[in-house]
Amino acid sequence: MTGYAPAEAARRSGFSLDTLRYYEKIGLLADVERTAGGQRVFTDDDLGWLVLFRCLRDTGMPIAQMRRYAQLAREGEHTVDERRELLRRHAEQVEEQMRLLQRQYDHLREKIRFYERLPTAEQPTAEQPTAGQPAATALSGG
Amino acid sequence: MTGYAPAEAARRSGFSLDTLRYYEKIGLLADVERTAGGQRVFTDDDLGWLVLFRCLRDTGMPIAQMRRYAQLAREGEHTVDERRELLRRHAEQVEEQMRLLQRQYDHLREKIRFYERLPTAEQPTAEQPTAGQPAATALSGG
DNA sequence: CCTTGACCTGGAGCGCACTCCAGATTGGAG
DNA sequence: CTCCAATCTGGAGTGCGCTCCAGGTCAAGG
Repeated sequence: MTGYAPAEAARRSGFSLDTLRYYEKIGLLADVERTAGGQRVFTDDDLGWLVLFRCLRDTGMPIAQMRRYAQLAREGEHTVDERRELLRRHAEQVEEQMRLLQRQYDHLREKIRFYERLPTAEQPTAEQPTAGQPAATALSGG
Repeated sequence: MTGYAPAEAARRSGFSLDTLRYYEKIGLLADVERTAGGQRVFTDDDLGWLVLFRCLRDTGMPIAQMRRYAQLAREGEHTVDERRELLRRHAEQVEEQMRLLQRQYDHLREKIRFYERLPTAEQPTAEQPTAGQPAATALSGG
C-alpha cells in the first residue's frame, strides 16, 4: 500500500521505467526512496505527482516549467501564490490550444465533406472553391 | 496575384522561410516554380497547400503522413478514396486528442480551484483529499 | 552601373523528451 | 544457496521538426 516497485509505478502512472528514472534524474520527481540495496520504492505521494505530471504534460507544458512548479512546491507553503499563478497561466494557454485545435478540426471536417461530395473518383478539375478556401486548396488538397 | 516572393509566402502562411524550403526539400510541398535566376515564386496553389499543412500540423499529424497525403494527391484522382480515408482517420485521432485535452484541462482547473480555496498561504498539511485525487496530490502538488 | 537586401544551396546543429545500452547488482521464489 | 527476472548506473543514441550558417547569387531602386 505504501510502496510500489518501479514496474508497478510505471504501470500505474503510464510512464515508462526509463521515463520515471529520467524524471528523477532531472529533478522533476523528487528523490525517490530506496531499499537498502538501492532499488526504488515509489510512494503514493510520488504517484500523485506523476498523475499531475501527466496532466501537465498532456496539456503541453514543457518539462522545464513542470520542474519549476515542483521546485516551488518543495520550497514550501510560501510559494502557493506563485504556483497558483503558474497553473492559471498554463490553463489559459490550454484554452487557447483548445480553441486552435477546434478551429483546425472544423477546417479538417470541411475538407472531408468536400471529399464526401465527390461521387468517389470523378471529375478532372472542375470544382467550385469551398467558401473560405482558396480554389487552390480544393484543387490541390481536394 | 499569381506569384509570391518567399518572404510574402512566409508571411501569408505563417511558416518561416527555412520551413518553406525544408518542406520543399523533403517533398512535402511540390517543387516550387522559380524565376530565371532560381528564386522561388509561390503560387496560390502552393499557398493553399500551406494552409492545409498548417491545419494538419496544428492537429498533430506527423510530417511523414502529410507527405503521404501530398504524394497521393499528386498521383491523381484515383487516390481520392485513400485520401479521404486518411483524413477521416486523422480526424478521429483529433477527436480523441480533444477529449484527452478536455479531461486534463478539467483536472487542471480542479487543481487551481484547490489553490483558490486556500486562504492564500496558510495551513501546514491538513487538507481533505479532493475527490478522485490521491491525498498525495493535494499534499504534494497542492 | 552599383549597391544592398532578399534569396540561393548543402549541410551542420539544435532542443526536446525521451529511449536504449552495457555491464553490474539485487532480491524473492524454489 | 541458487537462479533469474527486475533493477541499477552513466552515458550514448534517437526521432522529430525545424533552425542556423557560410559563402555565394539575384534583382530592383537610385
